[in-house]
Amino acid sequence: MVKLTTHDRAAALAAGLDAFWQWGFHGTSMKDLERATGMHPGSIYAAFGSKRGFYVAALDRYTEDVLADLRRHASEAASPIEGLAGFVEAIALDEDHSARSCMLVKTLLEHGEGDETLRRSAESGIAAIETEIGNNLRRAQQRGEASASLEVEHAARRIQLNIMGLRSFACRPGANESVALMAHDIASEIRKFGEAS
Amino acid sequence: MVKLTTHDRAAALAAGLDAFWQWGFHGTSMKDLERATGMHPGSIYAAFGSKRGFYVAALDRYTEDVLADLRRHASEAASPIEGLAGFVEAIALDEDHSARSCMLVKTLLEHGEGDETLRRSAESGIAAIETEIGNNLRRAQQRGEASASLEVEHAARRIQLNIMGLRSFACRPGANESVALMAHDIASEIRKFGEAS
DNA sequence: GGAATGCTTGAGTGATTGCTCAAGATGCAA
DNA sequence: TTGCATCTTGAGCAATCACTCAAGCATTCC
Repeated sequence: MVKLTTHDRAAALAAGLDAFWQWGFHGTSMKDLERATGMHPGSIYAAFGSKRGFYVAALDRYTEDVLADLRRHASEAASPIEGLAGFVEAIALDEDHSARSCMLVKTLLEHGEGDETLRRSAESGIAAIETEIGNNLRRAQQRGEASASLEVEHAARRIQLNIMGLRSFACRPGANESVALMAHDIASEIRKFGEAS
Repeated sequence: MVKLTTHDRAAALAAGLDAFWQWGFHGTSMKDLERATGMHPGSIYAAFGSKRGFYVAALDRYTEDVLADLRRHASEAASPIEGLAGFVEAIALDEDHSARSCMLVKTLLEHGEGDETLRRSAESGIAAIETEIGNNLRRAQQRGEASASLEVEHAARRIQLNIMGLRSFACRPGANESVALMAHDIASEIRKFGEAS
């Protein structure tokens, strides 16, 4: 792997992620990536090895962004449960990306069968997010905010399923209004975890 | 559009749908479709006009299959609510397709930006299914199974979001066990609509 | 039997795909 | 300034893409 001196690797990843996010892996050509990043094919291959390598790097970056966002909400909110609820509600408010699906789900669906590398990459990202959601629920239990009898892993999975559905739902043309309602519903369900103490 | 005499159009659609379902629109080449259908390129173009035309026809067929499945569950179950709950639980039991996402969501995500034709095609399918779910809820209200104060459209949307999430969740490698649990959870939530009368 | 009709066939179209690599540009040390 | 090492460049590679169409074939009419 070659160090990017003139071209900033982080900027290239952000631009590549944006392109892949819009058009998917197969729908994005190297020409598209050249345009998006401003890099020449040789530089892209020097930095990322292959189109797939670029995709995996961009996907990893996406996962880190989501995790950072989740942690930020958790640390800024009044409580862990409120942090999770706020994270979900923020999905509908993010004007730039509210009409975009979860990039990890997009990867999983595009490569349903086939491409084991990309599927595993997506799965590990999803698992990381699920773990982080679970950590928040456990913290809520420790603070007495959530019931000690709450099955954390089950609940975390249920929340993530809701988020997956919400972000997919948000891709429907003209769904903006109802996405906000659905996000509110899901946030309410999360808050219920904090009532049954 | 040309009538298929020697090749059966329905069989071709089923084979094409299967291919697109596995590899997506961009991931499936005409060569793949030739192999899958046993047809030659000329025949495919005579029957469906273009690769995109084939995809749209296959997607429409998928929507009809889902609607038929939904109606079958509704007619065979003891009540409308039970029909919906059974429909969701059946997703986890269908061994052939349980690890496959909803084809409509897959279409929506693959063509997030761009290809307006395919997005509209997917959206109309999703809307049709949502309407059918809503019809079941209304029938439940008429029978006194569900509360008259239930906001049918909102609830239908919520159920569909759950199904979208469930089917996406099911694509995760090795998720079989937890998919059944999640399906049961969602079915329970649907049954709650039938308790608050 | 022969002409007409229309489906089937698959080699071939130009464009585009992911990717390479020799040549040129650049930065740095002596 | 010179010499060396590294990075950047983009024309061009073989392979594949979606798609076409003239020729071959089977069936159906008179």
